[in-house]
Amino acid sequence: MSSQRCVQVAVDAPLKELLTYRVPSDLNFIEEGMSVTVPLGKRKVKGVVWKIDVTPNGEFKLKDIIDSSSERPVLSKSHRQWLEWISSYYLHPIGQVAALTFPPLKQKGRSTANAKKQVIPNIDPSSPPELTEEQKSCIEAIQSVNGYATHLLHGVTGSGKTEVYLHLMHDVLAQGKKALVLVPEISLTPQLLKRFASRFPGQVAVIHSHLTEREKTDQWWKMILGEAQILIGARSALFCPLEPLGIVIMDEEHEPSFKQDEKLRYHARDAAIVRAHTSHCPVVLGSATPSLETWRNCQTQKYHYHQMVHRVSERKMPEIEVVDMREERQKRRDQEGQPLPFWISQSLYDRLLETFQKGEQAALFLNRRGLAQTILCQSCGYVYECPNCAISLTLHAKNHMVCHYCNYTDRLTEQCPQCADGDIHPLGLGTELLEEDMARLFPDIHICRADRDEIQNRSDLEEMISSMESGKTDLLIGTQMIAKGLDFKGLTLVGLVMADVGFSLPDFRAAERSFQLLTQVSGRAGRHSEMPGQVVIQTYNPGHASIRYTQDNDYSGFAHEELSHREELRYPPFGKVASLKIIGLHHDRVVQAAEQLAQRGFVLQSKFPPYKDLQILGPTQAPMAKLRGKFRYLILLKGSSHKMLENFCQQLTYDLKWMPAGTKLQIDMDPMNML
DNA sequence: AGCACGCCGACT
DNA sequence: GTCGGCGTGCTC
Repeated sequence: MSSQRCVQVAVDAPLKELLTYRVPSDLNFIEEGMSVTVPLGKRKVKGVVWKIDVTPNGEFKLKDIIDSSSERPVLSKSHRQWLEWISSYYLHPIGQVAALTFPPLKQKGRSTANAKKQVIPNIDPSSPPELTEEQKSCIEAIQSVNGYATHLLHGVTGSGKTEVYLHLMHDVLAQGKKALVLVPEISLTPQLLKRFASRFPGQVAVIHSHLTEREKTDQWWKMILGEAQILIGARSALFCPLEPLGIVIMDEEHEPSFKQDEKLRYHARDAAIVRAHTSHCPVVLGSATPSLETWRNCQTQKYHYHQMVHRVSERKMPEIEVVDMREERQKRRDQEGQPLPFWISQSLYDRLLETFQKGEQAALFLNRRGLAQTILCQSCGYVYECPNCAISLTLHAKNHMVCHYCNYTDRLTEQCPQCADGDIHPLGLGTELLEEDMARLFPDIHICRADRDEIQNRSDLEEMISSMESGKTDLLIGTQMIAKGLDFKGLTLVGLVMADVGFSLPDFRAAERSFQLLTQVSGRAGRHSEMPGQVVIQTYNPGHASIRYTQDNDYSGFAHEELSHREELRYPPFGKVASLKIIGLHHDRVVQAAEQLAQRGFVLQSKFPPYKDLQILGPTQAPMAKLRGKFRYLILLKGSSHKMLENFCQQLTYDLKWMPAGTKLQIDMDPMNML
């Protein structure tokens, strides 16, 4: 018996290391990057050959590879390098990272071509419009760099960033290469697809989470087989092994939704940059409000910076009025018999009235759903809380209480369950309340509410969009959902009902998020009219940086001020952060696990000099101390470099057998969401 | 992730 | 007595 060839395989299972298998003699060709089926325990799993011709260490009795999955394309060296980077950077098993490269189903047999529902809209080809000078010079500057480079395209809302992307892609396709366009899931609307499909007819594929598995698989193959050259998608499209890749474009680069918050906790922006690097191609990040990480990387010349300060066709930036709701409340106390609801200022009301009289459209933005945030008994102070989460229940539709984190629901009782008195009062406001009040104030207008309760799927969203486009809807009331991407001709007034929501979240990015949201929402107004759009920002904190700089349309002023705070505390982009979350059903075991973990961290730090300037903060209760019935504790690591945090976490979590039963550890590198 | 093994409650 | 709940541990 001659000794057989052995290879290491990245198996689709949560294993920290590669597994070694023997190559059976009937498998006459094997190479790195090839997909195989291997036995694992009692079952068969898929995997990717990572390293060929290895010498086994004799510790295991090796099994044979079952067969090679010839229908799966071989992964190139550069794609594997990129997968390895993700696996080590985010501390996620390599086999599970590699598995994301492939579509959920098998390639379809040629025969069953069906045209019942088009994923890509059929549309007449269109030709490019005349470019502005700004657009031309940005395109030229981006194209003047060969090979890998990261570019930031910083353009105010309505400056025509998409047109720049389209031109860059055109030239990439002309070179016989492929293009990858990443957008936030929420802005992947039919409008956007139409725009790309009309410029590049028959060359566009799309991947996002609302497609069926079959549709995703078909779109994936369309790209692999070269039937399409442009892939548009949400963050997961990044894993499609396009070759040769000529450009990566990421629109709305600052969007927090590019960070995945479960399983593999990766940031699609950072992964896209590394992907471009390993593929030797440019990556273009677009935003009106860049993330401070990206902004900082431009200041230090790591990224190339390109700015567009004018809206196309000389459309004016909106006029922004800030209303101090504290003064407003004071005024109301003085004048008796105020007919307006407490949440709306006289000024916003007047402007709404004016807008509707002119037959134009308005939008009200409030980042809260429901009728009221808390339900309080005024006799005893009892607050209705979710039994699974440390959070108060939100009131919906008169007597329906919902937990916004786990969807627990309950009926509001007539009497307080604690003191049996009936003095129960809803506090706060949400989109549902706005809708009720507005319907009363303006009985003749058509109102459309856009939040997670009203818009549950793609067709709801499309219905909302078409009712705005046709002019049927006069007033749009919505949450986050209406903040981005939407672009309506008749929309001239935007009201931000309570801009303060989010200011005081326990997260070092709270101010940045607020500024981005306020600026993005404001940018919805007057994108198509000759007259500048009107924006009314209502707030109890008119002095807050996010409000001041939004009003002055001063991104760099905001960035400068916020960066100085970050630098002081060594938060990103000046330092790196990792969060270690300990989760479990039993409170005392979770606390014990968290304390022991921190203790082990301190020991590790004292033993290895490179960890000297690492900070181990906590453990503390997570901001959501209990979620879906599980207790959560948090340890925050702050360090000067990513590599140091990565090494530290790797050592710290190499052995977790000591963890108390029923407790789990979650690691999040560069967390975007501290909750 | 699956799949087996193992240890307690509640049913014939 | 046994069926089956899911907590725990392992996979080349």
